[in-house]
Amino acid sequence: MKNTIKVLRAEHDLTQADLAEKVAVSRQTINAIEKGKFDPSLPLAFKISRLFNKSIEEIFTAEE
Amino acid sequence: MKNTIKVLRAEHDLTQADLAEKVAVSRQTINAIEKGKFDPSLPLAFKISRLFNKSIEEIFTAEE
DNA sequence: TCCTTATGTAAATAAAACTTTACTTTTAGT
DNA sequence: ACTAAAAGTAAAGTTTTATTTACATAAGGA
Repeated sequence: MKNTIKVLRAEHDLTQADLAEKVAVSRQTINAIEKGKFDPSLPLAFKISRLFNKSIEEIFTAEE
Repeated sequence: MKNTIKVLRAEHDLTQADLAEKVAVSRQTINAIEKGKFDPSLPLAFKISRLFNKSIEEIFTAEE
């Protein structure tokens, strides 16, 4: 499961801490997701996708 | 987090056990998700949505 | 260089997702 | 009514996601 969060953050000029706050998780959680350490929960994926006005499929891709 | 899995299953004539097998989880997991006991992981949500040829947003909705 | 902000990482813990086993209830067919 | 299949449920245990604290590194500006 890959994602484009880092790019979306850059486009919106948000730090990991900014994004973490907006979706109500810890900064380390955002970092871990970006680094591919684990996948977000479905509710968290929804929060992130709504924040960036993208569909979940546009942000996350199941690398088969 | 609500979902329309029960309806989609009916449309595709699949039992909970059938669906569980297709997405490689236990029947109880499908049951629990349908009953709203917990949300699927993001990878599982992807598997289900691809099986039914729907977007994740079409199947799952964050009830506020 | 010094200081600050952002990012990366790690260990311990907590919480949520999922499994396994097993039993009960519902539903539908004959 | 009887039977079989499907659905519901529950407890105990494992795995994965997320938190907290804490420290280390990278990058840039003053």
